[in-house]
Amino acid sequence: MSTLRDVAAVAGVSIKTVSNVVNGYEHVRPSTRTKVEAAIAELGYQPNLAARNLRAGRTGVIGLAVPELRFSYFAELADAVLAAARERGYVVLIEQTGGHREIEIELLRGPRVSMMDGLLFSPLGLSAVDTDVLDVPYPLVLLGERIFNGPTDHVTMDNVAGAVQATEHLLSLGRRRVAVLGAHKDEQMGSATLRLTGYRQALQAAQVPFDPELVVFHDGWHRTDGADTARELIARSVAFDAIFALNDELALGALRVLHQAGLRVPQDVAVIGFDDVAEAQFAMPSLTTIDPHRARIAQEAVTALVERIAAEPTRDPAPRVVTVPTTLVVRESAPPASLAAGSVAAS
Amino acid sequence: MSTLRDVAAVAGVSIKTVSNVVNGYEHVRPSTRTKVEAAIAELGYQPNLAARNLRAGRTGVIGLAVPELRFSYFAELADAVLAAARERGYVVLIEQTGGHREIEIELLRGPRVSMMDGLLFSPLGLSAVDTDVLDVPYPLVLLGERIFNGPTDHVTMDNVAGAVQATEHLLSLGRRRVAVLGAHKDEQMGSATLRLTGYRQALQAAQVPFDPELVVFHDGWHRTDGADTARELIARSVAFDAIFALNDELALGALRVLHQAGLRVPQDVAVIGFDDVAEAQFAMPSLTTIDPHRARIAQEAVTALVERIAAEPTRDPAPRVVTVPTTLVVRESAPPASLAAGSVAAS
DNA sequence: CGTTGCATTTCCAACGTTGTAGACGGGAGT
DNA sequence: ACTCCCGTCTACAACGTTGGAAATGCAACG
Repeated sequence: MSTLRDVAAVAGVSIKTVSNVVNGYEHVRPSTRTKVEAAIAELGYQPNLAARNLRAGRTGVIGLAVPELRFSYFAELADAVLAAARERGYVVLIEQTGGHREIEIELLRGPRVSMMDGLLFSPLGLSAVDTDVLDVPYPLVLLGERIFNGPTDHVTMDNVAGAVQATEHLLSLGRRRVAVLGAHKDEQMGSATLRLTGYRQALQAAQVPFDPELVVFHDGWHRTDGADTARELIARSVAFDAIFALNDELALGALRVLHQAGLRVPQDVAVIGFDDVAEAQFAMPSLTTIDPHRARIAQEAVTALVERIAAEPTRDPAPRVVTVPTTLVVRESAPPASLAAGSVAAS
Repeated sequence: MSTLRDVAAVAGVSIKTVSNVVNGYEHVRPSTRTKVEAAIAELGYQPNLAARNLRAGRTGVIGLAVPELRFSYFAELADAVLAAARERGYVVLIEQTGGHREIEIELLRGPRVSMMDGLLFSPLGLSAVDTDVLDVPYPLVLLGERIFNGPTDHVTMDNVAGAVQATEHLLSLGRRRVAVLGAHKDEQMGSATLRLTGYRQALQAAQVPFDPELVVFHDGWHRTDGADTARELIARSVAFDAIFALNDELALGALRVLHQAGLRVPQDVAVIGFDDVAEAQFAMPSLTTIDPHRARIAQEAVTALVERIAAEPTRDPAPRVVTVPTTLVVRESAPPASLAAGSVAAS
């Protein structure tokens, strides 16, 4: 790897002049510029970013910490973050925490962050007792549920409103026995609790009684958990004509079990999920769900982080809290009210 | 952010002594070490990695370039690479190329790589004419199909053997009219062509005639393409009793169309995919497929890259080409021979 | 008591870059 | 002719770190 020094020697000018050419400084005589550019081409010179970073005190790298990339939700989020960051000239260093509290803390505290200008962090293992861990000396933007009330920037989806939309849609189909899969016990402010809150709000608004028997608690939120919770629901032999799965993976797992149990979707049971992962669209039947607009979340988060990075000297601008609205996406598993009526009548 | 200088001032020692403590140098008097550690704790000192990197000439960062993270295959690969890299003390900078040739070239050539000790690169837009682009002055390991015969390290799955396994399995179920979805025209050495080769080899070995009418060519490899190709196959009104989709997404898309067309899987049509993405297991029916062992591919690739980074001074050890074997994963869409017979008889 | 050897610590330079200040030279203004 | 200005270029220092050489202090040795 050649350096500015090498280029300078070949071009017969000073190191600084080469640097000036590389950085587009305007007061360089055209003939000199040409000479330097020739030397750069000849040597295939590439600026050394480590040196530049050291000099400039910034790295052009932002970190993204997520639990696990292999879960569609985070993969799609990472995709969107990468794209948004690229637009602003940043590259992204991705870390997986596995959702483990110790790893999350180690990451927030560790020296790796000194390689980044800021961090987008999607916490999972941390809980309310850890709010002091989030008081870090570098720009930090949290993604996901607002578990913490500290002075940290935060971008999240509107879980409650989304759950209201989902529940209202099921009610609009005439369903009155709406089961919930994947509620969490003893959770403070996670998405599960927020979504359950939205569910109850919608029931109340429609004056449909809340039946605890219809709520299946379960910690995991993956497809197997969807299958497990659906089986449990069926085993309870309580009447239900709709399922609100608190995320799409649960819904997809449930679809499978319903099918095996001989229950038709949506005729016997309407199913709605939450997240609008790519597979939802291709499930059989395709899954009605809530789109949290991941791309916008990523955009907002990167924007907030970049502004925070730029504003750093001033310290303490008020924490920015962004809530991105959700949208109902109607597909086959809980079709539009008009169609559903038709289907039910036809069956 | 405090520096070694600050810590040294507080502890009343020289900068280098602090450095020695930080780096675990053994000849430091215990009392001194304690003093320094106290100062470090007091100031919350974190080494500046940019400076360390400049000094050391290495960054502890490896790059991973993939087409798009939101495709499960790459998300799962990235997950595995991150894990393998972490074990070896590396962090991973992920770049998305979108599969575009210009972006891939820009990445290989650009200054961003000077931030990395090496690059894992999964090319998609590049073709055989670009082999000179791969002659880069830093450690590079290619992932995916071995399109290039250059002197570049390469880790790939055994596409041909996998396709043979898939086809043999379908033949073992007694199917003789095995359609192929997603073949590529005019491709040199991509996975599509290799897998089609395996298919033909297996047919030949079993003395089943090859019928071009059963091969559906199509460039895209996503679910919609699976649906499109399945529709085309049905429209051809050529007899078929099994489908070998050249990847899982195609297979999943096809499942949907088969279902809509009233064809039962596996009774009327046995379906097999390739890749064993997470969803395969949860499809309805669950998808028989070929597991390429992504985790092992990631392991091998990171290992090769790390060794290449370490070996750099010597230059030119022979290119390492690793082919990870594939495994047949039997599920419902093309069940074990014994069961299939049962199902068919029962139907 | 001078020497040697070793543990411990310090000093200096360098990694490659860029900001700042200043040197140099020629044309315009007085 | 002298100054001043401006365009162009260069010298130097610094970002924070670590390798290597050199300095220091101490104890054991002959």
